[in-house]
Amino acid sequence: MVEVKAKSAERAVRRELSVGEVARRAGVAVSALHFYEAQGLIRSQRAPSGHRRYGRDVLRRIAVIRVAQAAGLSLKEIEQAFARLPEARTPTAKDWARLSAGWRDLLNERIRQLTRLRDDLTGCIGCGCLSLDQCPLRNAADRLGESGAGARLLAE
Amino acid sequence: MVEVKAKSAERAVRRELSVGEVARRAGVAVSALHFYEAQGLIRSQRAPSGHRRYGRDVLRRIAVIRVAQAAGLSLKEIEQAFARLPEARTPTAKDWARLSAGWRDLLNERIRQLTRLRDDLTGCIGCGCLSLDQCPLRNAADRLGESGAGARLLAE
DNA sequence: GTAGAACCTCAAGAATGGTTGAGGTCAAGG
DNA sequence: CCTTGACCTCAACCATTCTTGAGGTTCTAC
Repeated sequence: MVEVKAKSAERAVRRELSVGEVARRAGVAVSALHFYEAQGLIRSQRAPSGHRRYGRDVLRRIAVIRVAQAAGLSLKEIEQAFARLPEARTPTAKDWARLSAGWRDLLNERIRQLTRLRDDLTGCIGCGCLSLDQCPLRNAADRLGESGAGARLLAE
Repeated sequence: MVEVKAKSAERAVRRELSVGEVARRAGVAVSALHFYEAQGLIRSQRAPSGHRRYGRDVLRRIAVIRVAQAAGLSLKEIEQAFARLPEARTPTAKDWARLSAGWRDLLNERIRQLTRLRDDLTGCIGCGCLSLDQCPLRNAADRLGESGAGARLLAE
């Protein structure tokens, strides 16, 4: 019992987190964390028991993953971006900022495309041209379609 | 031969289209047309041979599908929207306009969300707050995340 | 020391949006 | 006729992003 409490205290001091703790704090399922790890998006140390132990920075990493997903990036793309973060040290705010800046540009581009689509859609309401080659809407849709398959909207 | 040409002419007069023609004109694969039909998004008549024959309005329908997909809707959602089109007659420009209007609103909402995400992202560059509870960016991501799973961005 | 929660691995399943392939029929031209 | 391309069906497969379940271990608290 004393032993057990000591271990618990040790973890608290080191600020290491278990999967469950990370899941609760980050608002994702444990299975998702397993999955992210398998995909190389996050890493963990192991306790002697085999249980995962996470450093605090994993929370930021997950927050970034969620933001990037919301921006429409695939996990693969996010991983590629992460691959350019420094391996040796915990990424600094500046490191994250570089990522953010790139994604902001991407977001801008997609907002631009969607805005255009909306404007074309508004312009076309009731015009009856939807199936014609010269309809700006059809072309807008095609332009958006070029950049990715399926429901992915902001990818690439 | 005379018979055959007559059939061809008949189709031309009636302006019926084969899958291949529709695929070329609409810019989608034949397999996609089969798939859309299986999902109830488009319908076809059959020639005596069993080959599909499409009316001209299928082109508009497909154009609308592509636009809606670009706007982030799933095929299921598009089908539900289509289900409110009149069964009996070929949809009029006004019918399509009603669909478009609804989607425009949706598009507006998503543009708003993405813009907010971008602004938060811009505001957060270098701020170092990404993993903290009060970070607007994390919350923005969560708000976006609520409305749909996976890479789907504009769904619902 | 024992229950119950939390953890582990690995495999399978689910939803979305199609594509690919096998095996066979139909159409159009020479 | 006969070839070639277009078409048919049906099943299997692909990628993505996870979740669920089976079967078993470890942790924590009482």
